[in-house]
Amino acid sequence: MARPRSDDRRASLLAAATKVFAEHGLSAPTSLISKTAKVSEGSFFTYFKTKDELINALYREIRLDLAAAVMNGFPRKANVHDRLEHIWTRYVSWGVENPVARRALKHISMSNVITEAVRSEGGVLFAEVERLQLDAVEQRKLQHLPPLMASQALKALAEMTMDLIARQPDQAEAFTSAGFQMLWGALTSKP
Amino acid sequence: MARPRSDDRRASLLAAATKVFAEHGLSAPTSLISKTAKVSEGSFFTYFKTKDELINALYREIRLDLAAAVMNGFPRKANVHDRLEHIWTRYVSWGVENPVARRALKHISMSNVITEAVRSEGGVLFAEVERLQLDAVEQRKLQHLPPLMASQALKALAEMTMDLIARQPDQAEAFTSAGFQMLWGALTSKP
Amino acid sequence: MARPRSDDRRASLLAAATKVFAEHGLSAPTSLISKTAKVSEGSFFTYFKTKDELINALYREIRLDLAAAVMNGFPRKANVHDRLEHIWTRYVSWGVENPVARRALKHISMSNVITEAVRSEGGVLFAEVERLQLDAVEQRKLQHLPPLMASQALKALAEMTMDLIARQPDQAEAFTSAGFQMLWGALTSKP
Amino acid sequence: MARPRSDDRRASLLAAATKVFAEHGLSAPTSLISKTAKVSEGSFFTYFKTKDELINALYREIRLDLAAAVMNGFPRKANVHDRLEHIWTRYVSWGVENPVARRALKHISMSNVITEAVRSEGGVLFAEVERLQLDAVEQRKLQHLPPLMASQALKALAEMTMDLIARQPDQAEAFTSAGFQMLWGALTSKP
DNA sequence: TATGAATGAGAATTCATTCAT
DNA sequence: GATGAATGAATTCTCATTCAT
Repeated sequence: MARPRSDDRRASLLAAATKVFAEHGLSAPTSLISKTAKVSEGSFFTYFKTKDELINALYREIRLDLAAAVMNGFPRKANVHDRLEHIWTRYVSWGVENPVARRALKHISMSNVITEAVRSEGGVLFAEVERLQLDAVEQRKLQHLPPLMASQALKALAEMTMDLIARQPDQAEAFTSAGFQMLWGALTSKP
Repeated sequence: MARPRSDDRRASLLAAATKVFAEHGLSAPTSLISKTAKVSEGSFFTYFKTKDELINALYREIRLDLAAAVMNGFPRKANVHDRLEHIWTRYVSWGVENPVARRALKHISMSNVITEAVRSEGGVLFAEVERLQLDAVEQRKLQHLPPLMASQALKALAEMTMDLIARQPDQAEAFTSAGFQMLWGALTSKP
Repeated sequence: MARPRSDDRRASLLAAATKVFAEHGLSAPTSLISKTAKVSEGSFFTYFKTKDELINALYREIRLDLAAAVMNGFPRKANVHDRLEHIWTRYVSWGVENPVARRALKHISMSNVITEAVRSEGGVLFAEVERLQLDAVEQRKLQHLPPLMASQALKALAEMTMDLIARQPDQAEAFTSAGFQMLWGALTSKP
Repeated sequence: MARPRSDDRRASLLAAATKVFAEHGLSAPTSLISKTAKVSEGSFFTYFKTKDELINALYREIRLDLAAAVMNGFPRKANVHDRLEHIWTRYVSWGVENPVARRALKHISMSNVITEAVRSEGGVLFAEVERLQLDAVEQRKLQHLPPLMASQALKALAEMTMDLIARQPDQAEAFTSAGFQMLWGALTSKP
């Protein structure tokens, strides 16, 4: 009797891949992933036609998880500062709580295996920040900066902050608030 | 008396590796590197005992090149703003002019093959910024921030700026100056 | 549920290795072995993790086969002469009938790849002769000789006999009986 | 800086090859031989056109050395027993004093690289024993045994004796004389 | 002639993917 | 569907031999 494809097994493979890619990079063998997931080597390929397909699925999944973590409870009506702070805090927290997923995502992002379709689809998160940038500039709350620059700066400074916290976990709060202060300064200071 | 080992060939292998790693990541085959360098597969191993040794050598080389580009002509006596701006400009320029080396360096930095000895030895560049941070804080030119944070922010914002320039090369100057403005704002704004 | 690992294939690889090593020595490529066994190059390594592991397994196997051939039907209660003759005859017969295995075994014995554990484990065969030597000396049936010497002489003369038979197969019987006569003379003659 | 004369270099290569083959077998790289001989890799091939040629030369050399050691001072007029004993003693002594050469010779003898011409040419040594066997049988000093058998038995028992001495060097004399006693017993005992 | 770099055909493994059970 | 053996192309590295210096 054909057992239904189990969502568990698929999830288990994705979780294993996250761990394995984080540790060994994308060149880690699929057999290590299936072993980590306690699934046979063959089963891997009933859930993902190829290794690349798994990588794309994983990329999607991690980005969705991150977006959910950040946008959940987003105070759409609050002022620029608070909306930005919400995103900042959630983003950094997610990274601190999910270091393995973060590392896996980095590896995937650097590779050539993500199809353009998949890469663009996940922009939800930073799109919100870009919208925010536009609004804010109109309201003279933020400096006038080239488009994309605010969202990219947020990302860059957040990632930097996560890296520092990874090195000194006991300073997490200090880094997080200093980081946001820097971001705010970066976005508001006059030339 | 025998044919001397040629610096050209070695350099040619390093250049080829830069290109190949930038495009395919570190898992690219050594045979592709030797082919790109127009050298036999065997010759690769007369210049580098193992693939890992090549990667370490390449890492060193790129970091040295970057450090030279940035620190050359460093105005040691200038004020904080100008010293920082010097570093910023040189750093971003180097990245814009050497996109391939930059990408290769990223791949190498993310991998596990760099020996700790080699990794630590290259800190020269950002060590300068850290010193600068300390001095400046004392002089109340910069905000008081956790150590490392200034140098890491410089790096993060510079990399972000290079990425944006890579996407829109005609905006290079705008991005560069806006980027520095952001950095300065990040480092000086009051809480 | 998957295709079971086949004893046939394993045996086929061992048989192929015997032939190949006998002819080319241990430096023969594993690809030649898998080809001879009509198995893919990859399959070799599902049965033996490394070439060395195969060599150890083969060594074990041949020694077990030899010991079985020699000790099967051993007349434990017979007198010294008859027990010795039984071993002699069986040993030489085995060698004559298995020239390829004998040659492979020689190559393996001369190499450095046999782990000490494996090497010592196979002493069953000559241990019997050593026991026999001790008993017989006590009974004044054999001369007093340094320990090991009887078993080693048996081995040396038997191998010599096999070599001669290999050169002149039609003289097998003459060589075999002359050989045993020599062995008996060697062990019993007075100084 | 006096360059060594080329006979020296050739000899040095042969000596190095002896050591290297004894330890690693014939598959040892030529580069290891030239390094051991303190000679360049290229020079190897000015003295020996190929690796096989070196092996053949080495085989010849060791056999000549052995024959000289054994036949030097051979008491051509003495009786069978004494002539045999002379050969026995010299042969065993040579093996004990030249364990490395002996081991190299074993490796070479087992391989397929010795050309038939070279292999046959070295029979000098055992030819003498074969002649001795014939004479002695006529004189009813030795048993009638198939031709070759006496010389091969000498060789087999001598090699066995050398192996035992290698394991317990302090028993060298005991082994040597017990070994000869065995040989004499083997050749003279009645059926 | 001596040197050791250059070469390229292997060598032992590995690994994504397929397929028999 | 699940399993893990089977496959063979690809990978890193070695080595006998050649050749430029």
